[in-house]
Amino acid sequence: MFSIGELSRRTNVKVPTIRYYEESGLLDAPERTEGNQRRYDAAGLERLRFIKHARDLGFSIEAIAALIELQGHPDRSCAEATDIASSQLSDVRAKIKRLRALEKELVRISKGCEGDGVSEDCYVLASLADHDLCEREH
Amino acid sequence: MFSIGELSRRTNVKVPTIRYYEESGLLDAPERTEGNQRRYDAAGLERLRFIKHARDLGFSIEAIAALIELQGHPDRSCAEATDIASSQLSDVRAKIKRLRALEKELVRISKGCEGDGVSEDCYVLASLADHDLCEREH
DNA sequence: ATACGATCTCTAGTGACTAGAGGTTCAAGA
DNA sequence: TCTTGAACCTCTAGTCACTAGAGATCGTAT
Repeated sequence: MFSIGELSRRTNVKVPTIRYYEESGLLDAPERTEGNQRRYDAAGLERLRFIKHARDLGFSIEAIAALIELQGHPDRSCAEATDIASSQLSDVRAKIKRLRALEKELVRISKGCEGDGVSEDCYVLASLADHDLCEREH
Repeated sequence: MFSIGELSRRTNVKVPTIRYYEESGLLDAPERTEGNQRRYDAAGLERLRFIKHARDLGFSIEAIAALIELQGHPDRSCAEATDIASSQLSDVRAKIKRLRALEKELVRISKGCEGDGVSEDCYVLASLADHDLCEREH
């Protein structure tokens, strides 16, 4: 049995975040000492590691809740889990695509200006002011 | 002179968002009719287009405020503008890098499971539970 | 017994909006 | 001129996933 601080150290999840996960229903409310402090066991640690890993991969709290729900029913089909994972993958890919377009545009804008002139003639500012200077829609 | 709704239509920025920009100091408070409704002119339109364009490129409200500040002083060096743009570019590139790592990991996890089994044997869930199954840290 | 770091709950703040309530104004048609 | 109804007004609260801080209590080492 260990304290919330110890759990935090072992998972690299901050203490208030752990409490937040409990409040959000991702973590079961753990046992308490007589003085009302949380005491966790191995199951709590494992669960939090699961959550941390999923969060690191960008899954939302809601998606993680669904995955945990599924974990609790080992007999249910895992199609839901693969659905959640592949929808997360699409999200990530869409974000990458969009960011690549932004990167291109930012490179173009930045290259137009040496930064040695005066704001009035700045290509960065001009580009932002005039959408027509863009190569394509974003 | 046109209403906030008209401004919204011309810029594809929603009405509450326009009011939010005004509150945040990005847009000057416009004239009002006797009945207290906002009336914009060409300058307001141009300003909002600038903001919209910068937001589309992912600049924060704060960064945009700095760019607008600079626009108002045509004699000042444009180095600050190029700094803001290049820092935005680094941000975007960092995000892309991270997302690519996530993409790779998600592909790996998803490929391990056909989605036709039962939750107990699901590789997606197993991967999330056990960090050691990951190829590298994220 | 005391000190002091860790823990507790609760409230509020972050960024960039979005939603809704409840009331007022504008402009077009009768 | 009157009426209708869409558009506008302000204000508060909600979103997501935390983070920060206040003020009080607890646990443990000395």
